[in-house]
Amino acid sequence: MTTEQAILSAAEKLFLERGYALTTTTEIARVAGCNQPTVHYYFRTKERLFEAIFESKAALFLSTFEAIHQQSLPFDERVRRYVEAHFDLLVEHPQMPFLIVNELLLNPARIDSVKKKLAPSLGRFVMQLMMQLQDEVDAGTVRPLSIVDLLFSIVSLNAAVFLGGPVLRNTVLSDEEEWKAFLERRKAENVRLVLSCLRP
Amino acid sequence: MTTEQAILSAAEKLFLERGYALTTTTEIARVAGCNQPTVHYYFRTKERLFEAIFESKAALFLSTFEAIHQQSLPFDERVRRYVEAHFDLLVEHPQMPFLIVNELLLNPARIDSVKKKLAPSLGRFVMQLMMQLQDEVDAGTVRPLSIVDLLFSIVSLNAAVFLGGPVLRNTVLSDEEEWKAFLERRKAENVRLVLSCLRP
DNA sequence: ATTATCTATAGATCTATAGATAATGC
DNA sequence: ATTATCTATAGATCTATAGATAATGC
Repeated sequence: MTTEQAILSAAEKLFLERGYALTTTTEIARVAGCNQPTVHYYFRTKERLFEAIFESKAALFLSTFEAIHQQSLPFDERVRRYVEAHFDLLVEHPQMPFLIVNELLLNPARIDSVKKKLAPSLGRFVMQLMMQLQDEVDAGTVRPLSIVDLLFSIVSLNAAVFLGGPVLRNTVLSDEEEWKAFLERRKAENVRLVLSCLRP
Repeated sequence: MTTEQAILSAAEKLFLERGYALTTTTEIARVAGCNQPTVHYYFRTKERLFEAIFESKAALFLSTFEAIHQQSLPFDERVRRYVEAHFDLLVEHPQMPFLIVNELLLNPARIDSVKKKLAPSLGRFVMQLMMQLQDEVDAGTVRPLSIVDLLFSIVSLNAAVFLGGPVLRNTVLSDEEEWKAFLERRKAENVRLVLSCLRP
């Protein structure tokens, strides 16, 4: 592993654990096994290092949704796949909701550049889903519901599992087994909730 | 307003906006209109000042739930009132979910003392609800569901509105009007979702 | 020669305290 | 006398850069 890669993975770990502001380049260097100026040699500023990591994460999420977008699927099935894919992504990257909430609330400007890059792809996904939703509403198979409300329900139900997860693991869920069981249950539950809220 | 009160309210505003670590006693002093050592004169450490604020917020939430706890209500109605009361509290204190998530993830030990103080009251509420839930499940009027899952759904659906709120206000919701309408809709929607997930 | 890594450090924070001075209550 | 507020500052950070030295590629 090159020093640059070591810095990237150290930074990813720490930014996800503690957010941008509380992560220091000194600590990144320590975890990466180099000294602090070396971090700046490769990425010049802490800000640029953060953006490099945030963008690569965003791209990963996007590519998963892209695969669903390109399939021809009935509305319910498409929604179910998005919910499950989003949930599965969060299982693999459980600290992302924390990082996103944190940065959006503390310094929205920092991720503006990423938002601009995501906009075209996300726009296409949303547009496709919105048109399919409209068809269902017109046919009377889905109750009138805005695309914003639908997407908000999906994202917030899934994200909440991972924002609240650490709390539960420290209190009511005693071990890793129970946590896994809880995840399984919540995934099914979230799909159920989202689909059931579509019924007229 | 005394200097002590000015410091408390400045600290409350800033801690809620930026969390513990990113709030400085220098800034608290500036907002309170005193100088920085005066903050330490009244509260000795930043940590104690934070605890004073966090505990008063917790007590406020608790007293609202206490009122519901003491009423004699059918299960569905009790659930509905808890959901609505929790939502209304968050409308008044929209930054609390952010603060709680932040502190629980970044420094769970800091709010341990508060957790210990809340435990007895919260325990009684949960116990009451759990027994009532069990009766309903036994009677076949509610599908088998653990109290943990039920409470998690309530808290996460409501909290998500205020964690995601700032994002929406910066993107799809163009003005204060739309935000108010969104809040109204989500409140009804969350009650609907929670109650509908109880049905067998 | 170029690229990578090191030491040293400037300049800007931050919390907390010491100790002087001002305001208040008896 | 006691309480409140001020100035000054110790000691511990942090990011970023300058500039020396080591490692690498031609």
